[in-house]
Amino acid sequence: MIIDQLHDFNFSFSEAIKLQNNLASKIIREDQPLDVKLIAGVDVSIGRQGSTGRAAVVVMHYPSFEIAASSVYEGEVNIPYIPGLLSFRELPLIIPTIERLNVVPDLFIVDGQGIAHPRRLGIASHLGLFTGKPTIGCAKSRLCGEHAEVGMHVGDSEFLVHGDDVIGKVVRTKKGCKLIYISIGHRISLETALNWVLKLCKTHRLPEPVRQAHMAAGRYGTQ
DNA sequence: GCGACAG
DNA sequence: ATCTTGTCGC
Repeated sequence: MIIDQLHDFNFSFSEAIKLQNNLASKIIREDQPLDVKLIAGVDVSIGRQGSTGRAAVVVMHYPSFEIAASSVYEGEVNIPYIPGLLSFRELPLIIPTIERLNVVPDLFIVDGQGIAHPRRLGIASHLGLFTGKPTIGCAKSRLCGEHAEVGMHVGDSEFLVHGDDVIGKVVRTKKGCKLIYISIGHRISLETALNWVLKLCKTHRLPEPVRQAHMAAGRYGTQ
């Protein structure tokens, strides 16, 4: 399985890229039959020394926004941060966190890119292949791609384009705040992904489940 | 060769 | 991501 490839991964730059290209071809970019009642936000914090980390997943009921479940998991981080290879660093912490939840989320929103990635396999997409569930990539900054200037009003957005591909949407979810980068993770369309994010960003810049997960992950190693 | 570069 | 205080604006 994919999880073995990841766990026993003898870190090699070229092998990692081959694996990503392989997995990227399995990503489904269209909507799947989907009845969303439980939405999960996923985030990871890294310790000062950079050798340990804490993953957090917070699951909320929709549309009540009540917290249905949450889970945190701490462990060693063996791979350094390398732009484009984030999933190899964080998924080993995220997977166990999700396995410890007492509910099964219908939709995952991950703090990072989906297909808005050089090889179309950001961490949200990679996670989608693990869970088999619909996932959305919601990043706070750009990894690749270009876009027109985005208006200053809430809801204003522009397509994120890389080469000949539309890889995501850049959107202003809060007045005068930085943009966020939305992309397909897996088993969902870009339009649907953006709609969900907008519905979950009523009060803050980031989708509520992701914001909650970010707070739950806290600042690891600082306490 | 040089710059860019999720978290 | 993390290191860090106060401060300006919605």
